[in-house]
Parts: sequence; structure tokens; C-alpha cells
Amino acid sequence: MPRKRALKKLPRSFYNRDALHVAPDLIGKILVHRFDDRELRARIVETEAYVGPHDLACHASKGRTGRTEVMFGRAGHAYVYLIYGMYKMLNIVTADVDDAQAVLIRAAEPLGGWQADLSGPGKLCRDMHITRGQNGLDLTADELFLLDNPDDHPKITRTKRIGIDYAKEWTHALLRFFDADSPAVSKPRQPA
DNA sequence: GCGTCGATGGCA
DNA sequence: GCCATCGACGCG
Repeated sequence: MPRKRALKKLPRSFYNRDALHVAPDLIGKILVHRFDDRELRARIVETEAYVGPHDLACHASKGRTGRTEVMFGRAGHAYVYLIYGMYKMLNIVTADVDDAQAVLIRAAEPLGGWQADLSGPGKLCRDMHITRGQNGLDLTADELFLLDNPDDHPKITRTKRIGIDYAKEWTHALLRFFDADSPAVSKPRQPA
């Protein structure tokens, strides 16, 4: 057996690429949230790519506003927003400054003996204590960050994105990615 | 197991 | 007036 090695934080260069490539590469990576002398870890199993202002499902398609400002900023920062008045969504800003792309973290598996149902973007934020106060956080710092997981090689399935039926021709783009073997993926699992 | 519905608040 | 959601309900 190979000796256990300390996992490394994902560097800025990992995030500074197209969301189309970052989204599948995030499957199997480890999300870490440190707060109040606690540390919660989870293995990411489901993501969605929002590929820029031309993508009608991407919030950046509405232009640069107070809400979408961080998406137009540097890669490797958190974009957290409120939806339906009660759920937070955690996204990761990718690509170059002014190229507004992001990856939505949709589901994960709790790690380290901690029990939680993280099978959906709202549940993930609720149970990992992610709030709008974390909007704009630098993910290469020490509060909220991701670790590489080089020995993890998930089998990845692609489907259309969830809950964006208003997005016309972008509705059917295969921009949702998940670990085909994980029980923590949200529904539906079928490539509808 | 399914489909449908309502909660709830920030934003444009 | 819209949501990148979730959980409760009714069905049969």
C-alpha cells in the first residue's frame, strides 16, 4: 500500500480554466469548511458548469449586477447566492477576469465520521453551514477551500442541468457532471 | 412511486 | 414577478 500523503489545496491555476473543464475535474475533490473551531469535509460528487454570458442559464447572462459581480472577478473565489428565499447555492468562479463562468456544487459525501445528507445544492449549503457571508471568499485561503484527491478516479456521467427550463437552447446542453457510482447524487440520475 | 404545490426573500 | 430547491401531500 502506498503511504498516505497530505492532500494539497487546489491552486489558482486549477480554477483559471473554462467551467466546462473545471466542473468534471471537481468530481472527487474534497470541500473543506472551517468555522467556529470546527472543520467539515465532503467529497464532491455532482457539479454543473455555467459557461458564460452567452449561456442563458448563467446568471452572468443578465449582465454585471450586484449579485453577479464576483462571477466577473478572479477565478478561485466563492459565488454564494440565495434562491427561492431560503436556499443558498455554492458556486466556484472559474476562467479569466471578466470572463464570467462558474461551477455549481450540487452534491457531496460527508467525510471524517460526520453524518449528513448533502445530495442537493440547498442541502449541501445548509448542512455545511455555508451562508451568503461567504460570497466572494478566496478558495485558496483557509476558511473555505478544496483539496486535490489524486488517488480518486470517479466514473463520470453527463446530463443536462437541473431547474433551468427557461434557458431555451441551453436547456439541453450536457453540462451536469456526477460520479456514476455515488449514492449521494441528487435526482434525476438518468440522462433524460 | 410518482406529480403537484407552496414556502420565502433578494433582486431587477 | 421571477427564480441553478426542498419537503409535504395526495394519489390508489
